[in-house]
Amino acid sequence: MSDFTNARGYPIGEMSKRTGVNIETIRYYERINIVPKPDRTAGGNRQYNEDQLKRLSFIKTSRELGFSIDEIRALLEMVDRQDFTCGEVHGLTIGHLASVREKIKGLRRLEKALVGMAAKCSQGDVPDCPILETLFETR
Amino acid sequence: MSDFTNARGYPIGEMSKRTGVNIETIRYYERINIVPKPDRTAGGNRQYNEDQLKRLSFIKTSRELGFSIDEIRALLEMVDRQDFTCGEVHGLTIGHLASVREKIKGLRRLEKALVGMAAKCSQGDVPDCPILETLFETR
DNA sequence: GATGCGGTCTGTAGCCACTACAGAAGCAAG
DNA sequence: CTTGCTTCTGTAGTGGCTACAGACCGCATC
Repeated sequence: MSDFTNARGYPIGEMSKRTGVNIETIRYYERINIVPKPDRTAGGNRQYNEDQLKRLSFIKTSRELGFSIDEIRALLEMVDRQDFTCGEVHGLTIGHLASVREKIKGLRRLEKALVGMAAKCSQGDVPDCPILETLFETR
Repeated sequence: MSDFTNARGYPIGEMSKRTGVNIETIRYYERINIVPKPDRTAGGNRQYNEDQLKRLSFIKTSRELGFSIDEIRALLEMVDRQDFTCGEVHGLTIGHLASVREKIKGLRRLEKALVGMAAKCSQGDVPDCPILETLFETR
């Protein structure tokens, strides 16, 4: 078992462990250019550094917050070009927040409809089901 | 402009209008076998009847309620084979309801995190952003 | 230096539930 | 018969991964 405390770089598996991002996903991120191509060993294996670890963690956190890849790309481009205002970032965040709230609203409506439907049901053993009837209703 | 009140069947466009399901999607549903193959005109165009309209509406409603295609397939198979109990259908519905509630929970957590992040931000014009700092934090 | 074993490589295909074409053919009205 | 909309098939693309196959790397051990 080796540690990488004074190594030149982490291999991809170590990156994966540290960030919680799947190996295949890391390579995917490289392919779609939101993570820069890392150095390689003589034999061709990827070697990562702290900066790349930070960037990948950023992406992971952002994805968990539901930002799309394109939104993340926009954020990262602002960071990379150093030309962003906090207002811009705030705007992107608020926009995303709005879409999250929309999703919640939609799911709540859905929840209500499902609860209403299920409530009608006696759960009996007879093949005569108010849920199916509801679903079969013509609008 | 024609009406189909006493016609042999609706063409696909009419089905689409009546159910709100995209034409391409109707053909897709046929391909994956959740909608039966309709009759054809001499020239090869699809012709639908009332039963098929009902079935498609069922699918549409169920999709809007967030059921997956596989869940819908299960529901329809029960209906087709006439061998279901209301309890089974109820179970499927409750299971789906649980997953909807899980999604809502997740989105709420997400909403909270975004609100917290956005609140830290002064929205100033300076390129110094607490949101990005939060995203860049290592865990 | 041979061996073994796990990690990593590339490239491609699959997932879900559609959606978007291209290019040909059907169909109804005038 | 022409015009113009609708429909046809087949294929490829979307987002965001995930899952292979089959070969190669790298490190420890003998």
